[in-house]
Amino acid sequence: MQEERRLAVLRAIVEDYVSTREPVGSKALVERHRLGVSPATVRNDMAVLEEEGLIAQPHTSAGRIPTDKGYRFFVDRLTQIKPMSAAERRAVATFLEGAHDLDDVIQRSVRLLAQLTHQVAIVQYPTLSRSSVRHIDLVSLTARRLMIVLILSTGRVEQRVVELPDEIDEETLADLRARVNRAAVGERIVDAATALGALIDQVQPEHQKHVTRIGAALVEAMSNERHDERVVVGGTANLARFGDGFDTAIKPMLEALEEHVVLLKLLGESTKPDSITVRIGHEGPYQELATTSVVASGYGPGEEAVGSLGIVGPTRMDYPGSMSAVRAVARYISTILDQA
Amino acid sequence: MQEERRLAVLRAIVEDYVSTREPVGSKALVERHRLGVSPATVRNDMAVLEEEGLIAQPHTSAGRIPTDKGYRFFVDRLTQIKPMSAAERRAVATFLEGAHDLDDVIQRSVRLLAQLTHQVAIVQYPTLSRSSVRHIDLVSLTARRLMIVLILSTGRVEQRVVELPDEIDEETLADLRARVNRAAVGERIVDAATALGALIDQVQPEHQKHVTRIGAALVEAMSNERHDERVVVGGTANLARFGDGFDTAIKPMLEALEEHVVLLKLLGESTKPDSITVRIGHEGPYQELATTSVVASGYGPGEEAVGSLGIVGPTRMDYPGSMSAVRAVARYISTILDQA
DNA sequence: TCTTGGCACTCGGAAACATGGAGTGCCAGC
DNA sequence: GCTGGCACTCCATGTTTCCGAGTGCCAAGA
Repeated sequence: MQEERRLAVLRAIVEDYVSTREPVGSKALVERHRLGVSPATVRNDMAVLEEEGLIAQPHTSAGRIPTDKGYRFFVDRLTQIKPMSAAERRAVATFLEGAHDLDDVIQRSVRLLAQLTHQVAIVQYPTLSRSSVRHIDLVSLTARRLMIVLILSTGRVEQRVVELPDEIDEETLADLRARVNRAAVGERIVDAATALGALIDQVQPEHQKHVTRIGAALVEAMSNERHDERVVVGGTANLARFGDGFDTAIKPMLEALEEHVVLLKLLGESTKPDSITVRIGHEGPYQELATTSVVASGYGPGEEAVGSLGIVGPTRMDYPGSMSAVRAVARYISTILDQA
Repeated sequence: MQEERRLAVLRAIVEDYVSTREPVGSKALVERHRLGVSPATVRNDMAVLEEEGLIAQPHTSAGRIPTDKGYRFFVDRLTQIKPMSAAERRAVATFLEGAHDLDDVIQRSVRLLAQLTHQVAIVQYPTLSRSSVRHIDLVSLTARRLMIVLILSTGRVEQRVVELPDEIDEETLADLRARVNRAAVGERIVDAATALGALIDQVQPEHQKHVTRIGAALVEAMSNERHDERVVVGGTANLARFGDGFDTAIKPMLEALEEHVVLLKLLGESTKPDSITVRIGHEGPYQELATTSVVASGYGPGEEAVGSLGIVGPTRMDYPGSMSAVRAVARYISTILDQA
């Protein structure tokens, strides 16, 4: 089948171009890959592939490079996710095991991902909206100032200081604390808010204004959109590998990395853990990043993702390797969140 | 006085070079600055300045650029910190006012600083060692797993999960919680540790092992060196302004930004708030960053700094402006921490 | 003693030009 | 349908030329 060989040629071109960063010619191809045919034959195949829009020539008398469409074909049909080596698996495990708290887990993940892929890594914090309340604490700082501590199932901690309308004694506070916890603990964020609302009617009238105040602060803390946007970036030094084109690739990338909203859009909405998304070049939402690809995945202990993570790199990247690394790290975070 | 004019020439060279990024020649100087003398005279002055090591020629038949020593002289003697415009002051105030919690304050500060200076901004979290305990919470996850939440005066939150030697009931836990808080709240970190140690003898023997375990976790969390290293970076997109020399300037910079330890060393130990440090080029601790300068300041509500912040940019930077911005942001953080 | 115009000199950078080689497309023969 | 051969293209690289900004120095003037 020549059809088959043509695809082998495409695969070879992608692989060579990724590793050498240079347009690959027919002669070099047959030398590096045992295709069993002559350069002339490969040239014919190349002509067909070019007609199909899978590869292109930067200019006449240069080798071929894959187009975005070519990479897409490669990712979808010509390769499968590279399983990680035992050593790599071990590295991932030990690297993430030592983490103390959520911040630590996220931070280590980002580093690990950047190290494994040699690309820029992005990890989103677990979203508030999809987690549940683990504990709420009310601490009086002074008689009229109260600190509210909100602890979520994912390990995230939010705190707020509120000014109370008037003084509150320890006893009442203890009562409130108990009630609030009884109402909210275990509930998902959305439900917790309504549960807290219902609480107002259950307390003595003279305490209602306190509850209202506290409830408002809690609801505010829970629905904190800003924090839903929290992402951590690592491996920016790998931008140096982007190679040429400072203005066309690195500058817009640096700008994107500053904007969390942009990054979140890049990662995309992965609703399910363990399904890897690859977005190649122009497929992404930003024109300035047309020369970059994103490999992303959701993570989370259950069926539903509580956050996303991924890597961003030049379209000319090692897709199988990246996908494998992203998957591995996503899985590890998921299990760790499950334990915590 | 020709001595005076010579320094005017130096100042003019620094200013021109900073704004044009190009070696400045005698003719251009007299045109842009009203020095009242001819190019030939300026050339003579330049020769003297060069002999003194304050300026240099990239090559014969090129204009002059300031040396590190020249910048140092400029910063120390030829300029004073530019006061910020009213509009800028207002921007800073409104920008930082909306912050809810510590994370927010830090994040906003970093952005603001980057925006004001058009450089890379670095803000260190308040160090643990210099803050005091505001509240400790013990939350039982299961009968034998306990989450410890440590909240500090600066607003920082640390959390740990510990496995208890055996089960503990809610009542005992409440008692422990009260005791632990009574012992540690308000104490500075160092003292809190000893206070917790003393606590062990005061509880019933059957609970001692719990207290020991909890105490150990707390002490560990308090003395967490790793978290003392926490810094946030922003404005990396401004690296694009670094201009030429990707390898000589941007790459090492990106690498440095990955390593929090390096960043902290760059910021240096500012023990007092409101004293601004400028480190120019080779004066810094890293050879790879010999073409970059750091403008830093401590911050903190009291006499002693609880953290540092600053900016990093090419030696060819607007020192007066940067110093002014760093000072302004440091002051605002200080006052905000004071209120919180 | 300092300043200034004049002048010869230097040297980097841009432009113009040459050249070698990798790669292509196409064709005729197997 | 594959292959070797061949003419052709064109980029990358190296070489040469040339221009001009800038310098240092000197002799004359204030």
